Amino acid sequence: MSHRYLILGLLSERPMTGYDVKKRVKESLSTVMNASYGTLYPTLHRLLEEGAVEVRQVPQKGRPAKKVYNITRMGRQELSEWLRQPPAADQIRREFLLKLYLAKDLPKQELQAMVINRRDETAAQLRLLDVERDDAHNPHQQWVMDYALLICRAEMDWLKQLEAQLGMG
Amino acid sequence: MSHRYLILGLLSERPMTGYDVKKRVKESLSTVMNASYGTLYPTLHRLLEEGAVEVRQVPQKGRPAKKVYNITRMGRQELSEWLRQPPAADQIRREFLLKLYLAKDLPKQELQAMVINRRDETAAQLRLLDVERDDAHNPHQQWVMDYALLICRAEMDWLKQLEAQLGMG
DNA sequence: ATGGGCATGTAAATCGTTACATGATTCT
DNA sequence: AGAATCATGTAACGATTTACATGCCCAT
Repeated sequence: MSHRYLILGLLSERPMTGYDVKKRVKESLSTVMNASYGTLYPTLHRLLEEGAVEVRQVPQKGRPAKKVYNITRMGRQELSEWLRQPPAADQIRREFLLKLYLAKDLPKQELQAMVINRRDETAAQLRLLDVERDDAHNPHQQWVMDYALLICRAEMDWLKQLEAQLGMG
Repeated sequence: MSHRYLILGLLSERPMTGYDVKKRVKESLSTVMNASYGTLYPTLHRLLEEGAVEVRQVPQKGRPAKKVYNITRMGRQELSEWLRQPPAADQIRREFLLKLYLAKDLPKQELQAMVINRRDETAAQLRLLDVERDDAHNPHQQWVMDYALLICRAEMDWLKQLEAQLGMG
């Protein structure tokens, strides 16, 4: 359900295409949530039907026109009401952690491999975040970036501890 | 899909009822994933049909018999194969963070209220984790507990910074 | 010419929650 | 007496992913 408000919220900053929304979420909001076209486009269509957004066809040289969506007054109203509701509890599914928890019969070697892969992925994400940190212009974006960085660093520390306990070094 | 392996994994430690699985997830695995009866029971039925688990009716005084599930050799095999696969990416939906990100037109007072609520919730969770830490007996449980604690503490620090920036003292 | 980015969509299938239904027991 | 815990389940609905389908532009 919150994809609806994600879209509304991003459109309240500036008009965008569905493609733009996707890119934005992937680049700056991957710590917060994720969104696929299969959800995004139908949700945009629905918002349009209901009058929460409006659309403008923008011609392009060589390419077919793109659909730039903009939030309406009604949309802003709905967004604002949602923002005042208490947020739903975070939903998480950490499969790596689940496997670690359940992996009591897995050979130590494979456990170590899992941890190494995770460390590499976390390191990569950390590098990404360091680059993106500069893109954050308003304090809200900054806060979310800070959060993402903190979580990533905490996980890195934890992974190092884990490696020590697994006799890797 | 990983509910299937969650169940298999917990049953590989000891036989349990569906109710036990639910409790266990809620108490020790809430940082990892969550599970509702509406998912758990049908998944158990399916695992039974497919021969990955077996069931035994255990009579009780005064209450109707309970169904204690146990993993089969086939189930162990399937679990082990899954554990060796690379884990799927973490899935997250942090609605609080999403609201914070989108709340640029929200009055400062309401923002502050959001942050205070979050801080209270995080503090409560931290207390819970401190209590539960003693229950962890094998290193795998310990690792997951450590992870949960680290993340919680990191969020607490971040919240304090946030409060400072919002002029709350 | 090959791959990546721009751009929009749909359909099927699955995944998962919520709410409902039931009922005994034990703790406060 | 009333609330919490033990215990099992289903049905309806809603949410989401995956895979497919299409096609042009630009850089290497």
